[in-house]
Amino acid sequence: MASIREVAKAAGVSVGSISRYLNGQQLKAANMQKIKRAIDDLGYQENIIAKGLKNNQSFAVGLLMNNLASRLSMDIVSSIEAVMEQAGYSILLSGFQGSSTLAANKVDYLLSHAVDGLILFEADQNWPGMARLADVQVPVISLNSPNGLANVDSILVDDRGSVRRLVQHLIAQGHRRIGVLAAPQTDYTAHERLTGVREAVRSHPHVEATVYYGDYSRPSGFEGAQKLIDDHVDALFVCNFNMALGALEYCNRAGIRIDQDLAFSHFDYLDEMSSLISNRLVIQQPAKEIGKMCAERLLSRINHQSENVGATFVFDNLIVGLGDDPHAETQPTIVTP
Amino acid sequence: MASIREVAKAAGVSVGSISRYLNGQQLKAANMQKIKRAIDDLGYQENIIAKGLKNNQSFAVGLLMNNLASRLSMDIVSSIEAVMEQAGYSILLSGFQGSSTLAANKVDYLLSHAVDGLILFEADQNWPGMARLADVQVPVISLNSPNGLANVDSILVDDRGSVRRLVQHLIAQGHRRIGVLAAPQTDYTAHERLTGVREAVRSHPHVEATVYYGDYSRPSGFEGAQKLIDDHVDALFVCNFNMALGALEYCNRAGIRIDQDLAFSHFDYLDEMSSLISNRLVIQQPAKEIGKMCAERLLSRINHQSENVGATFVFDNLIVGLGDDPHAETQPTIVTP
DNA sequence: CTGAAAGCGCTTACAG
DNA sequence: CTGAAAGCGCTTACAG
Repeated sequence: MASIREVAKAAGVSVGSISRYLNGQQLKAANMQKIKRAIDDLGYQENIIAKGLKNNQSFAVGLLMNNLASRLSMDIVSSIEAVMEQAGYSILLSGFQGSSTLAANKVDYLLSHAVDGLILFEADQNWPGMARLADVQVPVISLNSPNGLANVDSILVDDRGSVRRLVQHLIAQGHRRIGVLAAPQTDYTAHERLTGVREAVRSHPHVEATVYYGDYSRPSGFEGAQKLIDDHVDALFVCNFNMALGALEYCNRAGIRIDQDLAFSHFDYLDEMSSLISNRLVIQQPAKEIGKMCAERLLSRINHQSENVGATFVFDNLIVGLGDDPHAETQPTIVTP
Repeated sequence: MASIREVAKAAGVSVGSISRYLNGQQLKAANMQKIKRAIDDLGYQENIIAKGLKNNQSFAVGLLMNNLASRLSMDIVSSIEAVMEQAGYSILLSGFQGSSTLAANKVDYLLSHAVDGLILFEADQNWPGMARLADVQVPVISLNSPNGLANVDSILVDDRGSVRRLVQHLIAQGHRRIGVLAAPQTDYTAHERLTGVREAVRSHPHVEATVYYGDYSRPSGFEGAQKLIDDHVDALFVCNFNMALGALEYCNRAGIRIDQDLAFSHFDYLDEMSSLISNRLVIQQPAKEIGKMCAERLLSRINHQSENVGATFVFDNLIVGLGDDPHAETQPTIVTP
């Protein structure tokens, strides 16, 4: 790796001139020629790291994801990457797999890599070690988990409202015994979703919601579906894609026909199964839009062009099967701090 | 961000002592106490970037993926991340979405970020700009695409062999008209898979393979299945998961029963659909194993502990439905350069 | 054991 | 327009 100094020697000018050339300043034409030659000859490549040390910026942002191996994470990561790379930033990627300890460590880790900004996906503000985010000098955005710190923006999806709407629809269709496959209530999102169910059912005394708590795994979806169906529910709402797969597997094995024997509704990724089962209600998160907005917001904060630092942005889900327009513009509601 | 210098001042020692303390050297007990206090008081956090500038290492590796939004990519990324993070490295993630130009740019970009190693996923060695990899000072590993450069290791999967075995099985079952939904032959992997079909069919003059070329998209799978089935194939092999979903969708719409009317086989991700369709042959790539091995190999090369630099490692796929043991240890075959 | 100094690759006032 | 020098946060021979 040739350095700026070697280029300077080869071109017969000072290192300052090389730096200026590299940064687009005008030099004497003859010098520019010589420098260009030297750069080509030596195969010089700038060292963004060194540059960043001086400029106090690294052109990298930290992206800390709850579960790198999930479908949703993938969509989020790829949409964020697309925007950041356009802007000349790279992504420092980490996962914390649901462990709050790991999450805190990784925050430190990313910060020690001098990132210019930080995105947290599903990291709870109450976890030990998260309070230190208040002291972080770079912009921080919390995705899918609300964060009240003054320097942290939150980008959320109105899962509660979507679930409420979905369950209200089930009730309007005449369902009275609704089985719910819920995720561990320690997670913000899981709690919101179940709350949505409760809110929908509250005003209907004749409707009963039976809840089975799974653990995001497919077998727990299978088992939960079995339990709930044995319990004679006439509609099933599954809070998570993976568990929905398990539940479908059970229905399939048990010969239960979706829609005819049982109303079936769930979160996320209708798409992969659309060929195989129709007549479901599916809540789809605007993953791409969220990722895009998150990246753009981070960039604008990095460039000090943001208003309402600390604001919360709430997106709506799309419910497939309720006549929502899949091509509608998704605009978040903004709650300023 | 407090620097080492500020800590030194607060502790009343020299910066050298702080550095030594941070790196685990023994100092006079009293000094260690003072330093510890100063660090805690100031909330000092080391700057890995600056450290790396001096040490000529960044503790970051570049990961350049073909298509960040694919299921396979996700599995690869998350398994690589898990290993690298354990070793104290972070991942600089980029995607090139099938564009060879983008790929070349991103290689430059990652290198200018002074990565300690580079992993390329599905990047063809013949693309313009890829030859420069020969001059790269850090270890490089090419995943899912062979690379003959002396400093690049290749990690591959024997797709050709797996497809051959699968098609031979179809033939042994009595199928004579085999429809193949292939991907664009510009990709190494796509070509290998189709070659596997050809090799299997070659020695069976009475067997005919009809090929439809899709574009990885679901609609192209749908259309291809339609065309091939209209053409009276009695078995279908789909080279790609996404196209398989499209093909299944067609079968579903057209009332074609898998296994009874048509043998159905495809690449990747049996899992997601296992509840819904049985009796398929599915080729499953050992994504997790590949990712793990790739990360471990890169680490060992970074630490100069590798033998056979430039070697090629070939993994086997698992074919579900042929009695392969899903829990068998997957060990690659090594081809030394 | 520890301080002073040089240096990693770069940028940028400051003079000229 | 351009060179010499200081400095970003760190490490590490070199003396002591």
